[in-house]
Order: sequence, then structure tokens, then C-alpha cells
Amino acid sequence: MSYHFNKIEEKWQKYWAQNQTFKASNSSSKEKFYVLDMFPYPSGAGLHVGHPLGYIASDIYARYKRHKGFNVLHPQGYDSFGLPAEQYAIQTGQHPALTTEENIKRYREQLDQIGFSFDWSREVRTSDPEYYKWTQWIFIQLFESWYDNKAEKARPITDLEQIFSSEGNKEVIAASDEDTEIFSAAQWNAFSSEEKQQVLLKYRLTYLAETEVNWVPQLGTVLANDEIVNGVSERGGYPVVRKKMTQWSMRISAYAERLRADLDKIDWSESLKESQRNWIEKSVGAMVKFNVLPSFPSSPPQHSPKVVTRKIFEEFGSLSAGEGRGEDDTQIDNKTISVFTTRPDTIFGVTFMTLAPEHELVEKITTPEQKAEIDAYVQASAKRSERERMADVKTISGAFTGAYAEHPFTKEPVPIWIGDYVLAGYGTGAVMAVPCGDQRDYDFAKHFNIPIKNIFQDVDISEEAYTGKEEAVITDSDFLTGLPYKEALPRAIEELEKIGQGKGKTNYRLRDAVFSRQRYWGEPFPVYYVNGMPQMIDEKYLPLRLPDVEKYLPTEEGEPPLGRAKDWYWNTETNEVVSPPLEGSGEEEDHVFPLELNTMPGWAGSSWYFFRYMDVENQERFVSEEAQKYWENVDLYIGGSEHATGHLLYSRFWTKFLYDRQMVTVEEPFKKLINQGMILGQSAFVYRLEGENTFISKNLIEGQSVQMIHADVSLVNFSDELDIAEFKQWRPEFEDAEFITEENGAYVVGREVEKMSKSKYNVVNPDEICKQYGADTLRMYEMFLGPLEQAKPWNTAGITGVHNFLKKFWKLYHTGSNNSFYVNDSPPSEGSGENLKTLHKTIKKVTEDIEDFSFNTSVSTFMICVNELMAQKCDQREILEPLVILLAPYAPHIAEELWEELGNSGSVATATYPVYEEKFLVESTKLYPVSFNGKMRFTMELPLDMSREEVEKTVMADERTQKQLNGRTPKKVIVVPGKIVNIVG
RNA sequence: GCUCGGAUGGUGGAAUUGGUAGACACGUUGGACUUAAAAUCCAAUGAUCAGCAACGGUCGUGCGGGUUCAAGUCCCGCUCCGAGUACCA
Repeated sequence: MSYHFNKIEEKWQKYWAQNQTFKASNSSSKEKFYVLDMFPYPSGAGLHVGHPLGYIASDIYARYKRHKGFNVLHPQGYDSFGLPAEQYAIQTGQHPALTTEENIKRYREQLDQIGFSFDWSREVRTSDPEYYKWTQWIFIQLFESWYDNKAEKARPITDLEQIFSSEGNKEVIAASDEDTEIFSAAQWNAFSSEEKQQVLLKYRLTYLAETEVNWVPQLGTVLANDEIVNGVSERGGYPVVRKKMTQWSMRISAYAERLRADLDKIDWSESLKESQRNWIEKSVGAMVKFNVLPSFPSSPPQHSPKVVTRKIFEEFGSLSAGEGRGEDDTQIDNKTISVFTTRPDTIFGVTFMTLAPEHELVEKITTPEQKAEIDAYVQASAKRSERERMADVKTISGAFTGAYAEHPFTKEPVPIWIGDYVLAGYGTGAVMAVPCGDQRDYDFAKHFNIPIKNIFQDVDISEEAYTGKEEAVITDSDFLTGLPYKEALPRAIEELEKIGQGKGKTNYRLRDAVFSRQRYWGEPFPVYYVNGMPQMIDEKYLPLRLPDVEKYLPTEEGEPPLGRAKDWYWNTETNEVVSPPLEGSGEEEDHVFPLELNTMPGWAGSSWYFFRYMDVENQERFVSEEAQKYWENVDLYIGGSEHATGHLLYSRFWTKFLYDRQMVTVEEPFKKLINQGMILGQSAFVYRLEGENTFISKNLIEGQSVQMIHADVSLVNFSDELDIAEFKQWRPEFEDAEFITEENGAYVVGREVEKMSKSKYNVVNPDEICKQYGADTLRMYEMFLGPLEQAKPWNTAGITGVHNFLKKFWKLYHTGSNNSFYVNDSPPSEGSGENLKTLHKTIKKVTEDIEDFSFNTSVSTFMICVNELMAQKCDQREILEPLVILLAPYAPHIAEELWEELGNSGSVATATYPVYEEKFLVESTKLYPVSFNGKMRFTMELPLDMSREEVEKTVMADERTQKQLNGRTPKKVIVVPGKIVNIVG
């Protein structure tokens, strides 16, 4: 019988489904193990060959753990809300739920044919109301919580209200908005309920705030950074402007320190942890307050600036809540500029200040003479994306506001500039510029001819700034003169605090996360508004279902798509979604309120789904206490490193929050995490002559001006030649295209390695391979491609090698007449020691490889094993039966079939993993490489227990050694027993 | 720009973590079987020089330095490629 993989695979996939082989139980005496994949977004392009890479790896591990006797939870589901389905809906009018459903169906078929051991009874979909009910519920919990910096955890908002009513907010140290004012208990109690709500919003873990979005006036819509190319919208090419909008935010910054510190507790790759650390980026320094001088005369005042300052404080003096985000007043009132600096020791080197163009003070302080210039600059920079501004360090631009701030110590006037190298969302959106110590400040100063004051001792700054820290000695700086960095830093902070112009502060780069999307296809917020104040729908009435709309575009007024829903009001008496109240009737005004029009972002549903899998059918709670206590958290999580700072940070944040509020018992969601490298596509390009519909073959371009256009990779053969006829039919615009071909008539395309995506026409599906070679081949081939964590371009060139291996493997068990199944049941005879050695060598290596997630090398090991056993003509059951189990995690279908043929009943999935026995591998000799000056010349087989001296003696006595030495006397002979001999001289 | 990865034959990659560079595959070439093809099996295969011959010589892990008896592996300085960069998921 030959290896009919299609038949075998279908048979066992059916068997697994019917017998629910991989269904995990929530009560078991076995030890638990939770293996999870980052769940897919079901895109219209279907599953591509990159997706299974991680799934195969985790499946191998899950299957391995089952063999090892664990109760394994290995679920799968879909992150089914998202932008592509919405875009498709906009184009076609088809409801995204329908396309999503279709895409999921296709994904499921594709996943099933690869033979994964998923427990499908636990599938989740983020767009399912039964699922997003709990996403909404968690949102409400976040809204009903605040972060207590003293207790270092989230607490119910009701606690906070109690504290306010008994003692005000003076003693409260909480994560809150920057502009929170201080009030007493009496004041609080006198507040109207609306005022109270307003104050509480400044403390809640999810809150409303003005944040910037990419706005396209022509489309009336907001775009993702992803949808912007060179400052214009990808679709339509309309200009994009940054605009402020009131949106929900998540106070993730409250967790910055814990998110950073707890990285030490989890088993993730160092590089990934480092990415998160850099993303959070803790910096210790000071907040410094610069007073803005009122109107400034043409010549700076020389006398009594203090009087002026005092006056400002009397006029605009702020009573800010002591504890903005911690322990100081970081507030920006209309006449002071707060800056955060990690180098307060360089404060005497300040020669100007730079504000972000969006900084709210810009408008207020700009002098009439400078107004035109500033306005123009602000407008110009609104057109540049944040990323563009960060990336572009070559172009130096800025404008002078005409206003001056006062140096806190010298009282000298400091000109205030704006420049787009300062970002509004980062820190306070303002910097104190120290050109001698910061390269960007230096370049800015040079460019605009602003003086550069050197405050570093014995350092030349004529060419560039001096950014050294540890060796810096401060000079020309009043009380800091002569101090090294280490002493100057605390001293500067101390002095700032003394004069009330600053405070030591720890700052984090991590910003609060914007949680609103002006989209249709996402979770609706369980929020309605009474007099503009957000109110939560009672938990009892969740889920708040996504309403139907006629079109998935924003409204004519620029409202999000939900603004098109006919009935999108909340009736607080009936607790249901209703039509808008009749105008003028006044009747319903006290119990019918508008619902939130934004929806939640893609990461909402994916920030907690790993808990839902534990108890997917629970109607009472997002996960029951027992289920969560049993499964705890994910033991092994596999997914792409592109999620390093998004999904993986948000999930940690939500988990910590749920932990604080005692809804789960773990502080981290994923104990161990492995990144799978991305499988990249090999895009194909055709070259169109500029302005013509003529395509020129790659090798003939030679300096002609051409346009590169993606061609579908399925239209290109292995020799990079384009199927011209198919290409013409591919898109109508190419129907009449002309082609300039090579001499042999072929059109050669260009190739480039890029991320696989529908828009690049380079997506390769696994379906064809499953049909042609089988799932077991696909599984092993994807592992054989290289190290799991490494990115690699997809290429099927070597797949026959893996397929041949499986055929050989099959043959080992079919050595009977007519290739029928045969194994030798008799006990191993003399000479089968080689078989045992091969088997145990394989057990050892494969097991070590699985534990190390080095799957590519275990595939090689299997190949070597089969090659050896074939050479040994091995037919022993004693060898072949354990080998089936060993291979089962990698190639489960063939393993099941052989397991059955070997006479076993039931699935191989729970068979006990073979145990490696050292005794079969003991060696008595070693083939020593003998090197001369580090170069290997020959090998010598010597007993392993030979002493160092004897090895040296034997090697030196060898004639080959003497020949190599050619009469010289070696200076030194290095012998590492069991390893190497090196003769120097 | 910044952060995190990566670079080894014609190709994918291996290398016990400082100890025989190129395992295992693909591809290529030659051979066996066959009327022929497919399939299968066997052999060779980093480059280069030399030769009737070999346990022959030289070079060789992106580039330039360094440490060491010994470097793909460690250190310093670069180049190129990929990912992320806060509204793709």
C-alpha cells in the first residue's frame, strides 16, 4: 500500500471531529497546560501560508504536552471586528457581518484541512454580541474605577466619591488628568451632580478627552495612519489634516510602572521585553515651570522682573490639584509653560524654548507681529503626520512666537519658538531647549541663529552638541558651577523646588490610549449622554447591539457611521434602544438620551479573549472564578512580533486591571511568549513605460523611466516569467496593454520580498499544497523552513524533500509483500543495538528541540533517523512503535494511520511519549579533530577515557603530526579532552 | 529618525553556545533500473590553485578592525535588509 495522504488526512480529521478528541475539560486531575495562538483577523484573502506557521508550532507543542500527560487547552477563534470588512462594506454595501461570516467559514475550512488539534467547542468571535457583551462590561468596570497611586492599584470609583465627600481630594494620590483642581469635602458636597461627574471623569480609568485624529475634510472621515500615504489619503489622494476630537481614552499610563517592572516576571524574549520597556520608557528628571512674560517690549526689561512674575501669579495663579499624574503640578495654565527634562542640570544652558505647533498656548502668546508667520507654520505642520515629523530630522523648521518666557533662575528672557520636532502628545508638548547639550536643539539654534551657551567645562561645542552625561562637569551655571552631572542633577531639582518653579518627576513615554474609533464595524460603547455627560447602561441590559445603518460612511455632518442609525437612543425607563425623542414634545426628554456614536478599536476584544476561552459558555460572568483559577493564564502564547507594543501591552494592562478589581487571580496574561517570524511574500512587479500602456521586461529597462506595478504572483511562473494572456485578463485596464519581451518572447518580472498582503497581490494560500502534498507535508515543511522566530520569504522549492521523507517514513512500516504493512514483533535480536541507538538519539534530540521551540532541526533529525533505519533495514515494532508517537505532533495524520495499523485502538494523541534512555548512546571513543594553528588537518579516534597527557603523547607520535610539523617543535599543545587537539607552533 | 531583529554555498538552513564551518534538504551533474518516461535508488557537489595520485595548498560565515592556542559564535566601528513607530490587526 502506498501513502495516500489525502484519504488518510480526511479520515482522521473526521475522526477527531466526531470523537471530540481535543475537547478540553475544565475539571481534571491532570496538570493543566494552556497553549494559545494570537487569533486571526479573518481577512477576505483567506488564510495565507504565514498564518499556519505559528499555529503549527503551537499545535506541535500542544500535542506534545498531551503525550506528556497534561490536560491541554488549545482553543481558536476570530478577531472579527476590523477595518477591512468595513471598507468592503463601504464599497459594496454588503453588511460587514455577512462578509465576516463568509471569511470565517473559509478560514475554518482552511484551518481544518491542516489538522490542528483545536478545541473548537470554545471558539470565540469578537463581533459576536454574546462575546462583546463582556467587552462592553469590562469597559464599564474601567469607567467605574480609578487608580490609587498610594495603594498602587485600581479601586472602585465609589471609594473615591466617599473620600471626596469626607476629605476632598487634597490627600488623594491618583492617576488623573493634568488639570484637576483641588477641592475640599465641603466644596465637593456642594457640587451639582453634573459637576461631580465632571470631576470623576478626570479620575476614571476610561475617560473622555480631546485627542488628535487624522481628518480628511473631503471624505468627512478619520483615517488610520495606515491609510495615509505621503500625507494624503490612500483612497482618493485627499489631503489629511490633524484635528482635535473628543474621544474615549484608556488611562494605561496609570499602569506604566507595573507594566514595566513586571516584565521581569514573565518568560518572553529579551528583545520583546526591551521593546516594551522602550515603549513605556521611564525617565527620571524634573518638571520645570517657565513663566511667560506678559507683553514684551522691543528691548527686554533689565529690572525687577520678579514683580512682573508675581503679578502673573496673582492674576492667573493656579490652584492645581497637587497630584496630576503623581506628585506635582504639571498644569499648563495660560501663562506658564511646563516642560519635562531629564537634564535639569543643564538649565543654565537654556537659550530658547520650543512648543509643539499644536500647543494650546501658541495662540495665546503669539504677538501680533508674528501671528501671520506662526499661523502659516501651524497650518503647514498640521498636514504632516507625527511619524513624518519624527523621522525627518534633516529639515529644520520652526517659527518665533514673539513671546518670551522668564528663566527661573537668571530671570533672563527666553524666546519662545514653535517647531514640529516637538510633539504635542509627548510629555507636555514643550521643551526647554539646551542647544549645547541636545543635538536637535543645537541644530535648531544654528538654523535660526539663536545663541548657544556652553555650560560644559572643557568641552568644544563648535561642531555639535555635547550629549555626554556621566563625564559632564557643569560650568557657568551659578550654584551648579563646578559640579559633575551626578551632583548637579539633584541640586538643580532641589533649587527648583525651593523657588517653586519645578519638581523632581518620573515621566513615562507611554501615552494614554485613544479608545474611540469613528467607525461602524466595532463594539458599540454602552454609553449614552445626559446633558453631555456620559452615562453607562446598566450591566443587566448588555449587550448593546450594533444597529443597522444604510451606509457605512460618516454622515454629511461628519458624525461617525452610527449617526446614520435611525434608532440610536437609550430609553432609561424601558432600558432599550429607541428612536429619537419627538422634537418639541418635551415628553421623552427626561428619559430618552442619545447613545455614543463611536465604536471601540480593534484591540478592545483582543485584550481579554484569552480568559473567555476558559469558560466560553458562561452567561453570568466573563469567566467563572473556578475556570479561571484552574486555567490561570496562558502558559504558551505564540504570535507575531508586530504585536509587541500594541496588543501585548493592552492585554497586560487589562489583565492587571481585572486583577486589581479581583476579577481574575493572575497579574499577567501570558507566561511564556514566542514570536513567530513573519512569512514574507515574494511580490512580482511589471514595469510600465511612463505615460504609456506598454510594459517592458525587467532586463530591458536600462534607464528608461518606468512605473512599478504589483502583478499577482499567481500569474508568474518559477522562472519569473509573466503569463501575458492571463495578465491582460486580470484587470480591464491591462486588456490592451503592449509588451516588450526578452528575445525568447518571455516577459520577466521583478521580484521583491514584502509583507504578504492582499493589496500587494503576493498572498499564497496553503490550500494548493494541502491538495498536492497533504497537510502533514505542509506542517513539516513550514517547520523545516527555518527557525520559528526568523522572518523568511515563502518559497516552495524544498517541499518535495519533506514529502519524500514522509513517503520513506511510510515505507518503513510497509515492507511486506506488495508493500503491505509489516512490523517484526519478535524481540530484538543481536545487532539491533544500532536501531536502538538511532531511536534514542532521535528521542533525545526531538524532545530537546520541542522544548527549545527549534522545530526545524527536529524535522532534520527525523530525516536522519529514517535514513539510518532504512540503511539498517529496521522492521522492529520495538523501534517503530515509539517512533510513531514521536512523529505524531508534527505529522498527526500519518501517525494516526500507522498507530492504527500497529494494532492500537483509539487516537495516538494521548499515547505516552517515549522515554529517552541514555544507556543506548554511551560512546567509548571520540574522533578527535587534530588542528595545527587552529586549522583542522586530520582526525584520530581515541578512547574517551584517555588522559590529557596520553592524548598528547599519542597525537605527537602519529606520523601525520610529524609530517605537518615538518621538523618544527611545537610551542604548545592544547588538548581539551573529549573535544579537540590544537598544536601551536 | 528612534526601537527591536537579521545577514553562513546556486537556494532554505545546521553548527553541542568559543573547539572538525556547510548537518538535513532543495537544486545541479553523472550513473543504475526502463523500449521510453515517471517514480525509485546510488554517487559527486563552497570557491580556487595544483596534480598520475593524496590524510595536497590557499581562500571562505555582509564589510573594516580587535581579543584568543582557537571566532559564524566574544568586543569596537560600519553597510544593507525586515518589523514596529501609538486609528491595519
